[in-house]
Amino acid sequence: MTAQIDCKVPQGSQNPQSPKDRVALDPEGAAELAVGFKALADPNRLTLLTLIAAEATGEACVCDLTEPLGLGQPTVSHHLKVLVDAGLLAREKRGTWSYYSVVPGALQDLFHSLTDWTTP
Amino acid sequence: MTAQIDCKVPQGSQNPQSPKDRVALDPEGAAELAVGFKALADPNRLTLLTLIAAEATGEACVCDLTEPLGLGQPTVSHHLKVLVDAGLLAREKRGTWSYYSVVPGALQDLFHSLTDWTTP
DNA sequence: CTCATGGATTGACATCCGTCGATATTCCTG
DNA sequence: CAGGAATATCGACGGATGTCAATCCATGAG
Repeated sequence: MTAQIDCKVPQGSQNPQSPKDRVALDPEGAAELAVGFKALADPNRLTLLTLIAAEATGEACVCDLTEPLGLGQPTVSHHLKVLVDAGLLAREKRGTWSYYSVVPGALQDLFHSLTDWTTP
Repeated sequence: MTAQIDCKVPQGSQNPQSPKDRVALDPEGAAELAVGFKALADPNRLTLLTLIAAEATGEACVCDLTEPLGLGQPTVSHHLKVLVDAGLLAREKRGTWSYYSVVPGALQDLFHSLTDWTTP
């Protein structure tokens, strides 16, 4: 499946707070990062993000999103779950409705945790 | 397949250079963006990026990358092609070797073309 | 020219993923 | 409580994707 990698890890210090001691991403970190990017790797999910962000109130419920996407309700619900699981969206249930909103800074965090490696 | 979306496009101006007139990502833009993120949606490709970026010379050939990843040469070659097609890596062939390097700013561009929509 | 080496391509296979229909769950209303 | 509405979950199906073995292509050495 994902193939075990034995990365060279010089380990300048034991401090887990500073990831820069290592030469490259370790397999666990890579897998975790990939989860975030996987969530962005679908056109409909990207559209969902922008639709919610474009909402004046900052949030949207499923019924607002099915029509502009042209997808069924279960499919939209599934995509939203993927985005929530990735930490990019937040869900708040009020009454019968579920309101989704973009988690502030989540995209930036995801991005930086990659560029920290590619930009010394 | 990808389902046709009819996005509401108020079109403040006809200028295609300013994407902000539109309310949300159009299907073509979403698909194009998704290609970039799809390239990042695999742990081994993320590791490849960081391995190349960590190289002192800024570039690496395939033979340098197969061992730390624990993958076969065709598989690594395939992943590198995905990253090149997404515009994240550049390939330069010198003699028998192909040298891959990170395209400067490509990650930033990809990121911004999404946050432009999610951060007004 | 011949051979060896690094890399790309092809074909096959197993798995993952997006989508839908059907159903379950939760909550509001009367 | 009964009914309806919004959403989540489940099962299934087809297409996409990661991986490998085998092969092909190009280049440099002799």
